[in-house]
Amino acid sequence: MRLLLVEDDPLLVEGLASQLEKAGFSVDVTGTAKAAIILGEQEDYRAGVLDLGLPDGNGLDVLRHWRSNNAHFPVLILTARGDWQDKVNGLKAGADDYLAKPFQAEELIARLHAIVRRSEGRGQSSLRAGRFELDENRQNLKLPDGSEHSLTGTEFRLLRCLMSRPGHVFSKEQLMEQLYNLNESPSDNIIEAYIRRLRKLVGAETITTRRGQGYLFHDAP
Amino acid sequence: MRLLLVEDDPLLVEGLASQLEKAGFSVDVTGTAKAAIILGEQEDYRAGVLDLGLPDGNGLDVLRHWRSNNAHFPVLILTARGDWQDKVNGLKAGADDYLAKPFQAEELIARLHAIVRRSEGRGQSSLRAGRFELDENRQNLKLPDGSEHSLTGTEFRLLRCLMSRPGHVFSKEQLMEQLYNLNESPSDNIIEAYIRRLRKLVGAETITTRRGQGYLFHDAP
DNA sequence: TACCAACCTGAACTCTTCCTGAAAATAACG
DNA sequence: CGTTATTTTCAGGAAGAGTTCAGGTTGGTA
Repeated sequence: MRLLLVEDDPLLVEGLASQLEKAGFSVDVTGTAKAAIILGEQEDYRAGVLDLGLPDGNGLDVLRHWRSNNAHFPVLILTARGDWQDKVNGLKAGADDYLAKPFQAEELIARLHAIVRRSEGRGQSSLRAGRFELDENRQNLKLPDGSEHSLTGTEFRLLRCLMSRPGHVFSKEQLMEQLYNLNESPSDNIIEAYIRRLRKLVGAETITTRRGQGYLFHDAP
Repeated sequence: MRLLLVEDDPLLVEGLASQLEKAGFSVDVTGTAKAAIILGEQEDYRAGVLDLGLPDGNGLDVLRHWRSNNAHFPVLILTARGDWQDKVNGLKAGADDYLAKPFQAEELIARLHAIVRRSEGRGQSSLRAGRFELDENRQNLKLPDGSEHSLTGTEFRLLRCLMSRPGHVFSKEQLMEQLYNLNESPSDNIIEAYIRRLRKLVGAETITTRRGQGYLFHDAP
């Protein structure tokens, strides 16, 4: 699940990015408004975190650019402590949530999960497809026989992508885009390797290959 | 990724085409509305760039022709600087994005990528002919008995062509042009071979041979 | 009716894509 | 710093899709 973090404080970014990645996001970071605008329009993000104080412009302008150019992923804005005005203006400009600095990374992550869920039109923090249930908080999978199995980071992200739209065919390129940020680019055989591991878990019949097109997770039990 | 560039200013075309090709598109260029209409309907583009001011007609008419003839690739229109009316009319006529001249090639490319991705993710176009229904996203075919059958890439492209105009006779040469680009040129017996496979799927009576002229997909149930 | 061209048909062949098991690289952890 | 878990790559093989071929049918035409 790709996320764009717009923040110019390198100290803050360092810790935050790694925590977000641990939480299952693949994160792109930029510290300038200009780059943020371009990335937001060009890449396929599931969420954004936007600091309002940027060296080359106001974060709200970035948000307005996105909103007027069909970049509709949900956005959480970071405001200075208790700055009411920023908060109101942000929500007016189309933000989905806000968080005042300083904050705990856990809270940011929880709120991000919430706005992503809302934007995808579901209220629960678990994803169901067929007779499987994926717990987004604990990164584990409940199998039809009732047992639970914890997943590694990459296993989880791939499975979440597939289970988010059961029956839909995802090309290897699409999956690569969701799993890795702009800095990482492993060979796309990695998808095949992980598909194999997931099949060992959920059964080979649950994930089908459409040769030359991609993979799909089956809906029907 | 094939792209159709409809622009009559040779100066602009020259630079633009090479940049688009550098960005991974294989570009066809035309400067007339008439040719644009034909190309858009016959070739299999993933996206189009359409200048509204053409010597022999209005770009919007081109767009309407495409949309009413099953040419559903996403289209970005180029408008004169800040011309509101053009922009609104364009979006009404079915355009997916617009860009005001003058513009940076980078921005055009970024927007093209965006509309291509959007069209691949969410376009829910399905093509009906007779009692058959072709799902353009999943590349599969719903048969009259309700069952679904997934198609290979070539089967799908050929069937989409035939079903896009039921009752219309397509010559083998036309079909070859649709399926293959200028670099590939298999023997045209390949059409016969694929027609046979499709007939096994939809029934021999659904696709008729017009000896010396071509093939047609029957409309009536 | 005899011939030719267009078309049909089944199977063989080639090439790409995908699968698979394991090993190498990298990151996380104590 | 060594140990373990995880990610990534590699190479061989299997399966599937794309293409060609050879021989059989059909319909038009002289």
